[in-house]
Amino acid sequence: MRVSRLMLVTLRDVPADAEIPSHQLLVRGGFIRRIGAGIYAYLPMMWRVLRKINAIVRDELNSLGALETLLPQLQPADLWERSGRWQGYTAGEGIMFHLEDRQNRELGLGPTHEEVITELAGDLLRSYRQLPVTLYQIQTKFRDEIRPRFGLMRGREFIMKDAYSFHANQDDLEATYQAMAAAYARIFKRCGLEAVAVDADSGAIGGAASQEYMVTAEAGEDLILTSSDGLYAANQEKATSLPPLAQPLEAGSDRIIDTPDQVSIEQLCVANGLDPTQTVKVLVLLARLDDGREQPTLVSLRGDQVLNEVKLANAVSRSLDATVLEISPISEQQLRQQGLSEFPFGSIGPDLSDTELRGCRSWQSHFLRLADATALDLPRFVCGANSRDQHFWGRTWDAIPTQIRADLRTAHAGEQCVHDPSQTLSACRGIEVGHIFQLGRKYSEALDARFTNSAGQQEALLMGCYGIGISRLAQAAVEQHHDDAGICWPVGIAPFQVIVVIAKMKDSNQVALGEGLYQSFLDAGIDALLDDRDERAGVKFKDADLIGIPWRIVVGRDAGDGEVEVVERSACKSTTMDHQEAYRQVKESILNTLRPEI
RNA sequence: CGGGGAGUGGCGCAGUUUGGUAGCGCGCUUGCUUUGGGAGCAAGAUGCCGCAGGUUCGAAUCCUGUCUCCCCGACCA
Repeated sequence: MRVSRLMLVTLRDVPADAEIPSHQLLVRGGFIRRIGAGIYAYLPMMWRVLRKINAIVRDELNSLGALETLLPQLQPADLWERSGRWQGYTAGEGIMFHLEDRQNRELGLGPTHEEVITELAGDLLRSYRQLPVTLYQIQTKFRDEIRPRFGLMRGREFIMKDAYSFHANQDDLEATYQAMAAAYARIFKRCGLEAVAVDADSGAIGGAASQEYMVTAEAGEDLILTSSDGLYAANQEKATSLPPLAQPLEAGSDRIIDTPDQVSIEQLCVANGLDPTQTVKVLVLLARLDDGREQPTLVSLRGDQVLNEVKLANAVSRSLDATVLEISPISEQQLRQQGLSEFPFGSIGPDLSDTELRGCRSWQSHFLRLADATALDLPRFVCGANSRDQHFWGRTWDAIPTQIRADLRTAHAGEQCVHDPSQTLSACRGIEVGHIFQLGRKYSEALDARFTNSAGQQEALLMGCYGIGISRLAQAAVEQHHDDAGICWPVGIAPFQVIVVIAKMKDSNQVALGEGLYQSFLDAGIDALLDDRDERAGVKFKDADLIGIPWRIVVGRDAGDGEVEVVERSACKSTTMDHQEAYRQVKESILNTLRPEI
């Protein structure tokens, strides 16, 4: 491709709405343009990058025997009602774009495809003899994100590869899951990405085992905790660690103490010479569930610990056998709306009585009581006395209503690892580009997708699902590979692998040599770009740096002697050599990088 | 959803306080000079100042409404 014909429009100024480097560079380099909030056009060079990524993904998945397919984006609501996700995805999170057609039928724009694929599988897969099967598609997904941002990183319309596997037994599911994990590792490597697999929460998709693939980068939206020995890595949403040891509460008479204006753990500890680990704090929250219930919830944590909302939502969902749509602190205004009197906020203990809820309008009339192990393991502690400005010193769990024990605390960097206490956790940020799940029978049971097993019995299909954010991956690659001058595309996904820059178009020697080199690369099957614009050399160099083509060959002053300059973009390393040698070296390097693992 | 900010040529911005009919840099067009790291000079083109109402002799500017976009938050009593 000739740059003069490429519709290359580069920007010198940083676009005002772009915050992070990858977003700025993709816009400046003429890769993407914003059409609306979270909606982007992929310009021709970007589309080349995306197609390269797609090709790698297809290659690896096809080699596993997965079958490519294409499913509808417009999906009937009743399919989602049967899986129980319509409420959660529309009214709850509101993440699904939905609409009514002219017959007043409700439809959703697919944010994911479990429902459709499970329906199909139930129809088509009737016998264990057909299993296992893995289907995948690469397609645009729609999600009405609460807050789209960072360009392609969190868009409302984005390209995703999603795969679904179907199995007759758990061993088979695990085998495919492992094979998929291995394929993912190869995909990210071939895309030139530094990615780490971490234990993850399975979130709204549901299911058991799940791992996320994170591209490490400063701008990442997720916090990852890893052990120094490399044996443990998890998203902070899911991570576990050993909590610091608690200080024993010195023996002494149990009593009520006055604690005026001591409404936070910090104030309480400062005023009474306590360590936070000697206290229990109680959060009063309201959980809204997908079956319409509004469940008042008391959560007890050791005073020094921080609530992990994801763990909490999962624990509440498990305890009540319904999906949590939202959990938030109860406000005084909400209490008034329920016709309840004020709670003793700041002095609440785990034994706050259910009578406090008597006569409420729409809430459940009893508390769901959950406690983190750090709190339950304290033999004696200080907590609120359920009476304003008073705390209980030397409380024990004996006289307190039964608590549901759960891991509810947030793990932090610096804490000891569960698998090996001599290791500590450290933190880094990451961009989630892939996620694999063992779904189990969640969707197949809901949608009645059954097969006949070898014993002649009807059984729900076991499922796995596996996603890669293609467009997000492309931007993550830029986030991981750029410098002050622009993008440094990894060779595997670069829109072009080499750019031949003719420094001065009026010099016929340069033009002839440049054209020859360009043609040679094309003949070798390499994606080459020829900068044939009648621009000053400086402009061409700046543009080449910005758009990040991995190899650049400058045909300039020494063209008369057959000498050219070879520049490796990522290393900013420049060498002058004979043009034939330059061609040979660059070609070899590109072809070797594209087939690394052999 | 709550809070903040912004909509002026393709991009980045000034002008709005104090109303008088629109400007700068980059980009674009033409010409000359330049020619290895975003050139110089000269001459041009490009605006329903987000949209709709209102006030006024007169509105980018004041008032009302509305739409859109960006940022922060969604929270530990």
